[in-house]
Amino acid sequence: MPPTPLTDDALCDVRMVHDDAVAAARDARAEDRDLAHLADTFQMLASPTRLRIVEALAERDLCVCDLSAVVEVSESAVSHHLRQMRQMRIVRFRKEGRMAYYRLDDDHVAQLFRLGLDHVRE
Amino acid sequence: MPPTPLTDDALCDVRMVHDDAVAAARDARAEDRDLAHLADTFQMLASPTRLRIVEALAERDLCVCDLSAVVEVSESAVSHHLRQMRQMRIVRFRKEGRMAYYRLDDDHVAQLFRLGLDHVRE
DNA sequence: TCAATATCTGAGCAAGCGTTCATACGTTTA
DNA sequence: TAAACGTATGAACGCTTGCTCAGATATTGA
Repeated sequence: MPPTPLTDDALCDVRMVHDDAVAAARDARAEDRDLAHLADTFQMLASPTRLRIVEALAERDLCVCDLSAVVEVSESAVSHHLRQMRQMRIVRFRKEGRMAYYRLDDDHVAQLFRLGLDHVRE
Repeated sequence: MPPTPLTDDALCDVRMVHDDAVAAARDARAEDRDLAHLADTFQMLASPTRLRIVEALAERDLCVCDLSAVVEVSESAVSHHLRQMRQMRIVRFRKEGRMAYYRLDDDHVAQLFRLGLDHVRE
């Protein structure tokens, strides 16, 4: 069945019963671009490797080779992840000579990590 | 370059400098299975469609056909999503006759959604 | 019992993801 | 200036994901 249009007369009998519920849910919607951005943000947290990176950076700033050692993934893979995480504002970095020191972008990220961990640990 | 083993003598000079940082980060690690579970949980939130479902269920319980109307996706697709979200404890449901009413599994889920939205809105 | 209804499920496909490999870039040191 | 070093990047590979389609299951009412 194709997606049902959001017009009242296209709704089935049962949907008629819940018509006010559907209308209310529709009105409170976040912007499409915010939701897409949010999905991309959660996507950055949807990988054990990247979560290890977040976990490590929640404690202290680390350079790429330190992160590679901590999460036990190649420096290339870490660098690819860090670029994505930079683009999604999960992390930011400062250059010092040939080193790049990474940190979490803001406190929301650590909060999401801890809150998520609380959830899975029940 | 392959992943560097976590032995001190395999660390480069720079890593030697940050040796304590690497050791501290390693000690505070979450369990592998918790982190894998957490990654899967965030994966469930890494889709605009599923976020729309979460957003709608944060307001009130809804049946599958209502959800299909709210998020504007086929009932089949919604049902597939809901099964995954059930397995990852994002949502739960009750059966009433041939209807299935879904709700968020616990308050953590709504908190993650709101916190994430705060983050992307800056 | 039969048709309609609400939901669920398996197969399949296009698109996206995570990693490796090879290589390039910019900085420091010899 | 040349080599070594830390990091960044593009291509390519196998694997996963999100959707559709077709059909199954289970409940309701005529």
